[in-house]
Amino acid sequence: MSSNDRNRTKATMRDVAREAGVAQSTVSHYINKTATVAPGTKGKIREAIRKMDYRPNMVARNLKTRGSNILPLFVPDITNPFYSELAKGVADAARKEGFDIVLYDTGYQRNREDDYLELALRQQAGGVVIGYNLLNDRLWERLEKTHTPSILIDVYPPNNSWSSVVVDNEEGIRLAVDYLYSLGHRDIAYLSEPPYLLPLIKRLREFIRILKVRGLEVRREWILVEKEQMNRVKIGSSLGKKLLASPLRPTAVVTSSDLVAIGALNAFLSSGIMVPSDLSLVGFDDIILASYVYPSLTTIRQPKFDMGQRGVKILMKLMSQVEEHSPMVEIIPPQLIERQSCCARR
Amino acid sequence: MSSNDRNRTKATMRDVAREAGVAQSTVSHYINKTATVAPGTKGKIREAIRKMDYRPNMVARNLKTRGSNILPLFVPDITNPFYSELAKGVADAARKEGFDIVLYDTGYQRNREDDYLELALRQQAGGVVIGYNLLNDRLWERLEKTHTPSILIDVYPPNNSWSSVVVDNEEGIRLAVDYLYSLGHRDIAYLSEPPYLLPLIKRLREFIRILKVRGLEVRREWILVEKEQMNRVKIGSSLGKKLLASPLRPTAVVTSSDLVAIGALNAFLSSGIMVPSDLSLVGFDDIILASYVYPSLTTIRQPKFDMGQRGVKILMKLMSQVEEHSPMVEIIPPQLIERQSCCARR
DNA sequence: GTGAAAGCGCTAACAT
DNA sequence: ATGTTAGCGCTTTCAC
Repeated sequence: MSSNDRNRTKATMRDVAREAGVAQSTVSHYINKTATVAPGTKGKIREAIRKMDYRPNMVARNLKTRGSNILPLFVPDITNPFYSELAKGVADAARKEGFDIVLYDTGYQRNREDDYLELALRQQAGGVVIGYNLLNDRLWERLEKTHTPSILIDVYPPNNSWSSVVVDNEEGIRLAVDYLYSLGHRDIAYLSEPPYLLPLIKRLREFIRILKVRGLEVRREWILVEKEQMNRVKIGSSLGKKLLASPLRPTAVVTSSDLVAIGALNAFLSSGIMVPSDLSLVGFDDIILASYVYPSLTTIRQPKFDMGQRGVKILMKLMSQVEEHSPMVEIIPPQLIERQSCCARR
Repeated sequence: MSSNDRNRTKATMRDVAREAGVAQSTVSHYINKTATVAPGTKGKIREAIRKMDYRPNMVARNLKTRGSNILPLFVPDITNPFYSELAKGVADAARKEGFDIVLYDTGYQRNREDDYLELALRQQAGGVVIGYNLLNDRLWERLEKTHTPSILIDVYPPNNSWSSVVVDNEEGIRLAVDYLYSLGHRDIAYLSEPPYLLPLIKRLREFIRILKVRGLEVRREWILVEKEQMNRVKIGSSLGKKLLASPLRPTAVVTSSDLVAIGALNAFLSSGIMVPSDLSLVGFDDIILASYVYPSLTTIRQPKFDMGQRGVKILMKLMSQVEEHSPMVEIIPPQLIERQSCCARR
């Protein structure tokens, strides 16, 4: 033991076998429960492992089994609470399946997406979790070409050969509008960050559609869509100010995300507009911040943690199938979370 | 190529060598630039790699080199903005050094800390980044016993054999108090989450000390310290209410963290106390939320992203040294970020 | 129930 | 400048 300490080399399975006086393969069988080992032998091996502070080498195991217990997770920005909550769900579920998650934070940069996918593949990842719509379309091809099972979360699949988990975005918007309608609101505005991704596009479209269905007027000056990519909170505050500047003022506002709602909230409060008494406000996502701001935000919850978990569960199925799998798409129902940013129309 | 496609086996270096008509080791040399390769040979190899869509197998490389290009990062809760920003800095710097980061989110649970360290060691991690003060003290021993170079971030080292990066917490509190003092405030309260970790203890102590130094009165009823571990925002809001209930009211409040400040802000606003006109408020950390709430929060910035980067830089040094290293402790200066939650005493 | 032996894909001496 | 060779630590037949 002291000699083992001194030369500072990690004990290998061979060392354990020698110490226990058995064959290496027997130790392997014992560890992996891949054959029955006699009780006495078990004891000797257990003791040897303890004595030598042995620890299996996953790298060697992975090489031998031509796999990897590493699961790459692609997110555009881990500091965005939406993605950190998603990451938590993914990590949690992955862990239960024996996978460690490697974080690839691309910062919404195409070249990074490219590089990181390359790294993930080199790590011999048997599958990948993609938490947003990659900007680089060519990567879909690369994933297909390399036969890498993938699960898309919060992404509408580029074609029908992909598996994904998405919230029912249209339903979410309906929940928001109908809630405001039930509070007596008839003049409802919509503030949106740049709708360059399908979820955002669907929310916007559905907002317009449902307004018509409910017999409400659709005013162009109440549907404010930012063109420029910038910080979502800034977008919200800029759009909020713009809305206040219009001659007619709505009594309620729906936003494309909580961050936009928070920005708008700032704009309203700093202009002396009280929320909810002067203006009701609904967010989308239910990030943690939504319950932290004052007044706390009524919003449409996307169950991010669950979505992460479900995604991993699906991915595990895809990875275990030897045959080419049929893709699975899971649509998750959103949920209205009532807090303090809405009240009945006066 | 089509046969390669069909049997769906990844090309290995051997395949590339065969295709290019050279020895495997030459391909290895070419890839790792570990020997000069003739231009013509280079071309053949490059072409073979392209043709076969070859990609180095990091698992095999890691086994051979008895290392790992994986760097474990321990955080207690990735959804806490402090840690997600830190993680971003760590990931960013690690990437530049060729490391992928594996996220170990322990959820402040001792047994998970234990399990995850075990996993990290099995992955053959050559070093670890620890982003908070582990609850399980025995893990320090385990890290030492296994000779695993480690960098502690936002942690005061358990003894002088550890390397760490911490912000100067005392200086931070001084910055806050002196700023308020300069605005004319003399009645200053302090709200703290449970100070079970050194950074929190130091902030609390320094607050009391500096108040005395500045000749200000230290009132017990203005120094509110939560005992119970719960959500930081809840703590802030509960402490905020308690503060308002006391007969004497301060004109300014310093908090142990931004999350506590945000909770307090909620409590104040919902009690009709205006910030900053009735009460000035200073946070600690400068998490993104600080600039998102209304009014935006004046706070003491800990440069989390930088701290992550610096930590990795130090760790790389530790890992490259063959000799036992002398630990490096880096004290980072905090910074006062002026926003809207403070104003001059009336 | 246990052991011997053959590699997984790669790096790194060492030769040529 | 390139090739030969010997493992890295493990899993997995296949014997016995």
